[in-house]
Amino acid sequence: MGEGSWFMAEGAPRRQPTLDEVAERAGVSRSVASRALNNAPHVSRAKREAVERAVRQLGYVPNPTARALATRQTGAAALVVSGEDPSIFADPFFAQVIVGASTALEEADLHLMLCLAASDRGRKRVEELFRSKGADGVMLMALREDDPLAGMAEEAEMPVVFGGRPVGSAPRWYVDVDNVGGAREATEYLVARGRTRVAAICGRLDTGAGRARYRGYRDALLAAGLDPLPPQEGDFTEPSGAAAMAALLANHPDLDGVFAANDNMGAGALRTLRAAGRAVPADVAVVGFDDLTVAQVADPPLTTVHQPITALGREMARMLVTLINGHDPTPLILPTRLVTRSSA
Amino acid sequence: MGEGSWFMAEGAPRRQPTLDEVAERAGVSRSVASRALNNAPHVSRAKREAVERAVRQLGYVPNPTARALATRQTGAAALVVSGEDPSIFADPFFAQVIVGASTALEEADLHLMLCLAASDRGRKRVEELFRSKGADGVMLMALREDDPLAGMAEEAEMPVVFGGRPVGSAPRWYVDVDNVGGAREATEYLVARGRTRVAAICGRLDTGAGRARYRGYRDALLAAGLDPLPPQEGDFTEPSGAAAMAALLANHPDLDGVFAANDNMGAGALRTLRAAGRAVPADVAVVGFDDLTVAQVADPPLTTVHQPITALGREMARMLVTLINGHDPTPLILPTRLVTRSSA
DNA sequence: GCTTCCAGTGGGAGCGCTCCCAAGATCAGG
DNA sequence: CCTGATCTTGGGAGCGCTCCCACTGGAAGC
Repeated sequence: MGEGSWFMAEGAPRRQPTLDEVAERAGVSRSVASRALNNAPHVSRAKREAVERAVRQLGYVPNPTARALATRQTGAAALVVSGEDPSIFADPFFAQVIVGASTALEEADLHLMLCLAASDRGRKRVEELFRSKGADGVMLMALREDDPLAGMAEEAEMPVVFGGRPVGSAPRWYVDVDNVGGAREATEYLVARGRTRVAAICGRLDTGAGRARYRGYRDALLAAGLDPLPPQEGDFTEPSGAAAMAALLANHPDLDGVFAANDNMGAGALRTLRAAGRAVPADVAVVGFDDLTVAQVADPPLTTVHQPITALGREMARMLVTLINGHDPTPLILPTRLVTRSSA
Repeated sequence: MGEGSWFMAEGAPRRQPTLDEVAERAGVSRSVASRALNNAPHVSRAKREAVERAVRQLGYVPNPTARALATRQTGAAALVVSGEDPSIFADPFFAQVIVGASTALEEADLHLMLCLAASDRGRKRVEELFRSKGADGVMLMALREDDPLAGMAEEAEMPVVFGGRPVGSAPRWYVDVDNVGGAREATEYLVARGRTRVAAICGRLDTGAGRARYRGYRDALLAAGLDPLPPQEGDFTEPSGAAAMAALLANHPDLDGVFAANDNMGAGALRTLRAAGRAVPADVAVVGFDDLTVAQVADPPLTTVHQPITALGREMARMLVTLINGHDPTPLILPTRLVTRSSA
């Protein structure tokens, strides 16, 4: 039970000092104090110092909410991750994006709000965020085809940066990874190693990344004069990769190469292959995508397409900051790079 | 280049409607409109409906900043993750905590602010957050011994909930996992399987979890009349686990069991063991902690101590909400449970 | 019939800050 | 010594909302 309010304050209820009190103590007007604080011009050296002294003595900290109301800037940027259930966020991919975004926002002195738009409730809150301008800008990730978030972003009179390009919409500002190129390179590598019956475990084809990676795989095989197999769809998780591999093995027992659209599914494929007694890479070569920890830990370590995930987050945040500052940045596509380990 | 300001608005510069405009349109006073909006009592049915109609017609959305200023509540809770470099956050553990916290905060209609207090800059911002009451409450995680954040939390006149108990301080409100019990159970299991020379790859001993898990290991061995080995310290990452395992193998070539303080290190140990030609579990049995994806994917799949990570996040958030509402919740310790796979 | 009560209402004073603007101070040039 | 330009200064009007309070009128109680 609460014995009182917050929380049995020992001393006086001690309200935070306000700018007025600072001004009074420094013997200046509130305007001058404000200018001194934001080190704006038109403040004499003497008064500036007086204000600084008063701030120190009073332990004054500006109230961000009041500032936000007056400036009409919240001082926060939101990162919203779409997805029909929150577990999508468990993918370590997002953690790395966050690290990058967080660092960049820190430089611009913006806070990071994280919104998982998984439930209906979550989506509703994101809509409210957009409509009420509850943040200075928004970064949008993991949108699926016909994702309602796309429409909200469209209508919102607010800076919005996309992470990846969702299928079915062409955002004006985005940063993406060269998914097609990466997948193509991975597949070409498989072909170069003499594989001729190469299958794909692709991610959800209603995501931009899923589709682009499948296209890269397909392009590479066609260019090499080989027949692409129909895509075996997973959902980017390890179990789905294992299941897809099992299906593939059943339908195409003679395959000798697999391109998995991410490392989780690649690891799942490895597990199934191991259980099926197929040697990797001797019988079947496997390449993944992402280069997360799981690729290094897998047995055998997974050859994979490295993508600069932290940079993705950082560049999204930087682009957003540019936008917030009223400029018009150009979209960005980050390069990928094949990392060869022992699975192919 | 910015052609104008935000962003070449097609129509009129269209300011957001305010509550006053809603009130005027509905033919009521601002007070009544406000009450209707927050469905407070003392509003006649007719006026309430008039307000709702006006809201709909105008597309009114309340301004959260203004509300925050008036109510002195920000409507946001912060999750602060300490650590000397941001990569600590790449651990999928945190992603799951976030999922849990996010869901619980959503229920209370609070936003989630994420602060990685890795750099000095980051820590400074957290301090400012505390001092300026930039959030209604804070959840603190991954604190190390003598972590400056502990002091800030102490002084802050703000609800603070700890995730785990940092060594060297006894927070009043926390939710933790039964680390000692889990580690004890894991070690007992090893002993029950006939292992007599059991080593520990422990996490950083300046963290609460690292220390508690080592203690559980030690207790179990002592209780069984066996000698604990001196702790081989890692930093919760896969490579550190691999290195620790190598060191262990060099110093105690005859060991037959390993308790790793988390799955990442367990996976690293597995890798080293495999490279050294030791069969798992035949020669050396390995148990991990966490039950993350990596435990399932590892080869062989890792026997590990499951901890309810999402629940941890959720309970932290709930406890924080309770605190914000002026009540005094009791600390919580969540149970763990051994999950046996094939590594032990 | 007269208090008493209370649902319903609107006025107005904040919340703590920014920023425009008018007015005073300072200083140079003529 | 005066004019005008430049630097300083503080007053005051917001930003958009909540909430206290004083006021009304009709229902209830005696």
